[in-house]
Amino acid sequence: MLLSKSCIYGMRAALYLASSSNNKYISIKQISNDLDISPHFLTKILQELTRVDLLESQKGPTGGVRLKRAGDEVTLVEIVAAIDGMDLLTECALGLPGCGTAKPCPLHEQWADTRDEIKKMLQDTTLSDLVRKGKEGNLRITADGSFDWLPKEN
Amino acid sequence: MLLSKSCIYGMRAALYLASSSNNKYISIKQISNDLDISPHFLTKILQELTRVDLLESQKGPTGGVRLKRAGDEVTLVEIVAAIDGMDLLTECALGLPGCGTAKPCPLHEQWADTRDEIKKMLQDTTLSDLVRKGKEGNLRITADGSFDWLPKEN
DNA sequence: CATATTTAAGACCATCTTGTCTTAATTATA
DNA sequence: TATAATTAAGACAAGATGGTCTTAAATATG
Ligand code: FES
Ligand code: FES
Repeated sequence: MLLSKSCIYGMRAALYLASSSNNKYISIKQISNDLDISPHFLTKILQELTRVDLLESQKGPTGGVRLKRAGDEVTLVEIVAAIDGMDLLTECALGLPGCGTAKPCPLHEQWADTRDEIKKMLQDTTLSDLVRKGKEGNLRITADGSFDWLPKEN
Repeated sequence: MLLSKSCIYGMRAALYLASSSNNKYISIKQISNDLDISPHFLTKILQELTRVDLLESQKGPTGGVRLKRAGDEVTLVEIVAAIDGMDLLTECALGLPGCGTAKPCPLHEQWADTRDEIKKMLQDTTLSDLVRKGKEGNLRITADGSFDWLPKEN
């Protein structure tokens, strides 16, 4: 798998938050309900994103989480880096230590190119890009397509 | 991680076998020694490659494993498919079921492109390609670079 | 035929990821 | 201030992956 489940959940939650026009706090419970993700598990993941300042949180009633920066300034690679780390984008495809330094492996040339494509894709895509696309095409971020990109004004 | 450890080990062993000019049986013990991989674990992996007819094996003294087809006719994607399956090359980046069919996810466009790059790379690269490159550049397929692409004529 | 060597098969354990649960700390609101 | 709602923190369980070990089956060789 390219990305861990934690990372995928984190991305989907970030998209959810970026789709909220007014940047109010939204409870993790609501997110987990709407995206059909285990609430406790999602809490742990979003705590990590809060720790690295991608989100900010508030406790208590009316509390929740929200993006700390505008959605068009957050790229996917930041979420991947926060949760899965940069290993995918730096390591040897054959698992050998120190990709690129000194002797590379025979796959290095091909993999370095491919890896750059992945990296570029993650670096060039912002949350807002995906939200825009999602709203226009009514695309899904849940298994059953239940999430409908409603502007959340509550 | 892009590929599982099993898959990486299988690839490195396949490269090892493809580097042997005369296509004699080579014992898994020797491979595991030269590539510094746990012999029992490697045995299990190579059994899988034998099961799908990428390798053939013989028991007993002078036995071992060897490529069933010529190295220039075996592409990396076959090894990946045999060990990790095709999930990486068919599934949704956000983990949603049925990528591409019906409603895609917002990442689909970008991911489908990137995924095709990975697929193309794996499909276009043969074991012989990598062996040639490895021999020319004296590249490594072990952590410490101890494997030296000697023609094995024993 | 007896023996040693090798792969085949599968039980078993360790480690990592995923997911659940409990408790504590914080905070809006009546 | 008391209460309820919420995030924070971390223990714990379940499942997947990685890795070890034992036994069986096959086979070359003396
Ligand atoms: S050294 Fe193997 S991919 Fe760079
Ligand atoms: S539907 Fe998500 S990547 Fe294709």
